[in-house]
Amino acid sequence: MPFDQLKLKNQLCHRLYMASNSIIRAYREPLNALDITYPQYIVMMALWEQDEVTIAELVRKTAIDGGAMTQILKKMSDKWLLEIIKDDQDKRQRFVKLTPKGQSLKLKAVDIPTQIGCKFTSIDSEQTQQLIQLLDLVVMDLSE
Amino acid sequence: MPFDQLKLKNQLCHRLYMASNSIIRAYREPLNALDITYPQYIVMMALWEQDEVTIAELVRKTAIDGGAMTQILKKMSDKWLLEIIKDDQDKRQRFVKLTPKGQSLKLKAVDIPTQIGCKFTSIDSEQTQQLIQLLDLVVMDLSE
DNA sequence: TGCAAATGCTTTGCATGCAAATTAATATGC
DNA sequence: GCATATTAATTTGCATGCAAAGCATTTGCA
Repeated sequence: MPFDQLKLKNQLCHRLYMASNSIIRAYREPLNALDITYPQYIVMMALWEQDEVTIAELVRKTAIDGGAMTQILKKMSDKWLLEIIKDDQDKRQRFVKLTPKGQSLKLKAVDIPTQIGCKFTSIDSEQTQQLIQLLDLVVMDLSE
Repeated sequence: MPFDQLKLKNQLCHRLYMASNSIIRAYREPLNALDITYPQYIVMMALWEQDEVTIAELVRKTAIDGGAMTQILKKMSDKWLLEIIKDDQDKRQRFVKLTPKGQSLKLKAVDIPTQIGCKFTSIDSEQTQQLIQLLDLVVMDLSE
């Protein structure tokens, strides 16, 4: 039955679509309290781990589109979460550096993972790790 | 280490974000050949399975946002893939019905799942089923 | 040395995803 | 019966995701 493959319930892509939208929606409330959006949160997490990186490096780490990144960083800069600093060595690239406000936001964010984690009552941490591993394989297979 | 939970590599949400974006991007090329976008493809799959459903039912099955659905259906109607039909019984609701063009597009789409499936060399069909089951649990836990 | 190719980033145009407000019509409770 | 609540869709405003085009710089190489 080749047409069975077109059924919605057999589509990995539709599951990913729903799961991704669901979890981003779940982050909305906690992130509203920090006055940042989900992609902005991704950028913050990347910078909390390593500050003063180039925009290209940030794009690589977060997998956020470069065009969108420009807009996102501008909004975050407007909110005084970070600064965009020109490089004198290579005038093409710029560095992103957290402000004190941006750094301290980490303290308000530290509870978010637990908060989201509480919503997962059907899967344990082992299954979560398994899920992450499988998703990594999906991303890897599709990244060429 | 509570801050470890804020590391990007530990985030299920970021994996889902990347995986979902990756797979939607992978569909772009095949779908360009059909002149439809990814959400429009989701709508088509739902209608190929069951035609002449209400917009509310389509929203429920596809998990596409209602506001977006209005726009998406309008574009698809403009392309003569479907018709939006008013209901005389309940004048609030409308039915969506495929045109012959919309129905026959299924023949062009039937190869897409295989085409996408070929890209997955790291996970077998059993792992894919497992992935789908785990994603279903995620969606379920977050849908309240 | 000179110039085309590559790199880093921004801009633009289009299609969502989502919350909130709005409109029209039907269902409910008193 | 009637006001009120609920439901089905649409509209609006904002923030991406993405492809493609554009710009400034830097590299690479003949």
